[in-house]
Amino acid sequence: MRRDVFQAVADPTRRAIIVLIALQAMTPNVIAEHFDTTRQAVSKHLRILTECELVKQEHQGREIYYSLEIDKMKEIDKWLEQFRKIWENRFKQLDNLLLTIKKQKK
Amino acid sequence: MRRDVFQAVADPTRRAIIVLIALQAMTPNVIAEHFDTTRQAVSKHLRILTECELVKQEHQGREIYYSLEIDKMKEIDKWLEQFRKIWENRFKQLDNLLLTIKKQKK
DNA sequence: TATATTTGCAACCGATTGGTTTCATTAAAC
DNA sequence: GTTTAATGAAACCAATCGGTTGCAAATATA
Repeated sequence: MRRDVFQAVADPTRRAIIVLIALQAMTPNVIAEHFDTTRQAVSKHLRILTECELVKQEHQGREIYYSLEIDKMKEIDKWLEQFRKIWENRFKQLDNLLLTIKKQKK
Repeated sequence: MRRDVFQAVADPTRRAIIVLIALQAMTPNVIAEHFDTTRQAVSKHLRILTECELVKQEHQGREIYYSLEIDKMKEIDKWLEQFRKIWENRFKQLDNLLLTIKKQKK
């Protein structure tokens, strides 16, 4: 199954999991407590997140701590870059327009 | 059907359409020429993109020009913001570490 | 007016999704 | 050694997805 970051963040529960473990590693049980689903459903989400390398595991006895692979999030940021250029440009153009109007008023 | 921006960009074809019409408005027919699918499939993608307000239409005779609603893309950027803070922080910490090592060598 | 072009929509289809329940495995606790 | 806890995997299910074909509506063109 071909997975990518964009598909991973498409699901709202998965996005919530990502936010949840962004700052602190957590076990599947603890993560599941935050949601209105079964532990197994969360486990499946974690598998998907693992498959596209968005999270990493750290085994500790019979517990597994999941934490965010923050670098992978940059892939989304990288794709957004091209649009950021566009909207920053538009903002500049708007800014110049307002400046021109201001000057004309004087 | 509840749709959001994240679901919209989950599909690779939809991402390609977004990039395609980001700088220049296009009709469904012209857009479809760029892909290896039927015009109707592209039309469905455009409907989804319209539903979550990622694109806008401009009717011109029997043709409809689709263009990107760039502001909607900022929603993704906004969500990424929280992670950008994390990775910039990590970068700073790494930078400080390297600086400390450098000083110790002197 | 008759015809051609551009488009959206409905019906259908196989694959995938997100969820469930059940079960197996492993490690800790008794 | 037996029991309990934490976890992943498998089998199943209804809903959704992305695609197709066929058709209807609207506009341009002859």
